[in-house]
Amino acid sequence: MINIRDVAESAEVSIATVSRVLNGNETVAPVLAERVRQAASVLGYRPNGIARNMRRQQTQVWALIITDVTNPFFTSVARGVEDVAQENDYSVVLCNSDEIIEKETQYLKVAQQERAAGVILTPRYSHADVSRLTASGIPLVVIDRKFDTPVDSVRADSFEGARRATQHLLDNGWTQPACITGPVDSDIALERLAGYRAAVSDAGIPAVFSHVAFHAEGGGHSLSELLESGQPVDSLFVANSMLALEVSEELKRRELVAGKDLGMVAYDDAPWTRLLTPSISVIAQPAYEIGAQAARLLVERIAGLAPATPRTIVLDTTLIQRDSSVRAVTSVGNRKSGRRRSSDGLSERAVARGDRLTS
Amino acid sequence: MINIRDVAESAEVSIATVSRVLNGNETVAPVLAERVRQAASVLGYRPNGIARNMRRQQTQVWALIITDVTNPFFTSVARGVEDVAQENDYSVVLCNSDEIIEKETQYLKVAQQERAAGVILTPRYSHADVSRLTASGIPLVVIDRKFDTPVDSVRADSFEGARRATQHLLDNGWTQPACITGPVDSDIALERLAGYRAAVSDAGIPAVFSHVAFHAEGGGHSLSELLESGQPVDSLFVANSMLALEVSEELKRRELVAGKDLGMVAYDDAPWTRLLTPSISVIAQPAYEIGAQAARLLVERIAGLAPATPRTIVLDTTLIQRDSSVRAVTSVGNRKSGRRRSSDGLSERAVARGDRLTS
DNA sequence: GTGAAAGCGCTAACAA
DNA sequence: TTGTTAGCGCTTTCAC
Repeated sequence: MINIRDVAESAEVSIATVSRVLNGNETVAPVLAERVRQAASVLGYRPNGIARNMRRQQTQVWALIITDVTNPFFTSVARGVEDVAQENDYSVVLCNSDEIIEKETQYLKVAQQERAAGVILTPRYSHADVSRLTASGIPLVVIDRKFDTPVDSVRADSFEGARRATQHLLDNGWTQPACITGPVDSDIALERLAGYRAAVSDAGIPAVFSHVAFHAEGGGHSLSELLESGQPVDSLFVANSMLALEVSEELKRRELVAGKDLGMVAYDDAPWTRLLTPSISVIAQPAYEIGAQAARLLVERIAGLAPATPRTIVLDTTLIQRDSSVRAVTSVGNRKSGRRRSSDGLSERAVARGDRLTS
Repeated sequence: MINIRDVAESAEVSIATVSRVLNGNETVAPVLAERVRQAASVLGYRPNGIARNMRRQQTQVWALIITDVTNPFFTSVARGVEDVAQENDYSVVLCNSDEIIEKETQYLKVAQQERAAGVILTPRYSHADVSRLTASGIPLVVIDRKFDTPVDSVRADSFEGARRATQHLLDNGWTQPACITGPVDSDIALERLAGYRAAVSDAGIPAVFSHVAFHAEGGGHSLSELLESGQPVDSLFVANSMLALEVSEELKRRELVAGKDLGMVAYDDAPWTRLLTPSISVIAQPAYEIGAQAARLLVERIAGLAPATPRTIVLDTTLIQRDSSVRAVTSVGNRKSGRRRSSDGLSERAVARGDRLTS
């Protein structure tokens, strides 16, 4: 590999001059600068990033640690982060922790060892240990979830989103919403459950809910249990889109029609939710914006322009009313009636589809 | 930051000994080794990865460059890569090129500058320039697509997959399949189009097709054009799942039912395809396996165990027959008949749902 | 088995 | 404006 010394020799200048030219330092005579560029080009010189990092004890790379690459929410977040990073000459590397604490720890370790310029983290637990990072002076921004350690963070209001989703079901005449949420040791799952509880409690309705492991076909089983438990559930609030996918599959298997046999609102506006028949009403988080805001906080923090006190940005969610939450028939348990097929009725409501009722 | 020298002083040994202990070199007296570990632990020493990289002129990080994080095909690939990487003590960083050649070039440059241990690339063009990488001796594995430069590569057979999808439509009594595929300068879009053409040509049927830009609502417009062109199209082969999403949206907007008003087979088994009513028949690629195999090739190549001649692995695709490709009525253009609603008929076919007709 | 010392390629402080 | 030089923290010969 060609190094800076080779270029210096070839251009008959010192390595310092080469370094200056290549780093856009203006204080070099144009003649020399041109000679350096020539030499570099002829030799096919490529600056050694590792050496630069070594010298600066810093990289131009951010680690974005998310819990699930297959979740559209996080891929949108990633795009937001990437766009802002790019504007600021940072590269983003995506790390997939799979909600597994060991993987998260491992990525945190790598980020620290490789001296990432900054880290954006979706923590599995609110008490995650980030002392390695802070001890190394690596700026951190937490996204999506609450966090015990005081650091910059950006998230949407899960409690409020869940509360509104549940209220929306009640407003549409569903009498007993149940909640399917993530595992009991997940703070965000609990927060959404709490929002649900607040809404049903206000209405004087008992809370019916079920915790489900991330992945693992959990959503389907959970729904089955709810339905077979004999509890008078007539509608569902599903706390994330991955669960909603499984729940929808189970509904289809059971030939239950959302909006008719069962009301439904899901968290996160996954691309497929509008495609189903009937389409799924959702609570949309400003995913891209969460990523972009987090990235902006990180840029400021790295530049040392941020206030000492950590900033917390809580964004609003949006209820997107589609068909799954709107009662298609007046009386419940009436699905075997001779009524015309439900999709005929869809077009009337199609006008309202996609309406965003911002909070 | 604590460095190796601090540890050496504290343990009253040389830095060489510290390095040996921390790298698992056995030739150190147990007493000293213990003293070193103690000191390191007490001081909270964290090895500086950059310095090690500098010394070794190499990292333990792979760059996985894909064209779209939001495409489930690629996230599955990523999981395959990650799992194998982890087994071999490599970290994977995901880079999102968005099918934009400049971004791809940029990530390639970063990978080279930061001396990635290896690169796995989904190239936008088959003639992408990877000379920087090869000049630096960084191993490269190309996935998903054909590539001009001879390097290790893993992909599924797009031509054959597309041919089979189209043939499947014909076998099910559809008389004029059309093809909606990616942009005309995308090799993989052309390959799938070629597979489609082969099938219709064999059947003596004219080819009707449309090229669509990645993203940008292309699928919907494209379908509209096809339908409004007056051509006698009765079925669709859609060349990837992102387009299929848009096409499905347009179908819904037009209240057209796949499998009844229009036959449809899509490329890639995206999670939502089975959820739609009717569910979408697809050509499934072994995405996880493509990632895993590519990772294995990379491991071997890095270890110097690979043969000089590049290896190319072409995996088979699988046709998953669901409802969108199977004619729900005998006569076409009959959708306004008094026939019972189509979803009632679904349960009969549900038994066959998910059957995998392996090639 | 252990330590001294030579760099890896670059940036930046300091000298000229 | 340009060059000289001292490291950044680590691994790895090479002596001992």
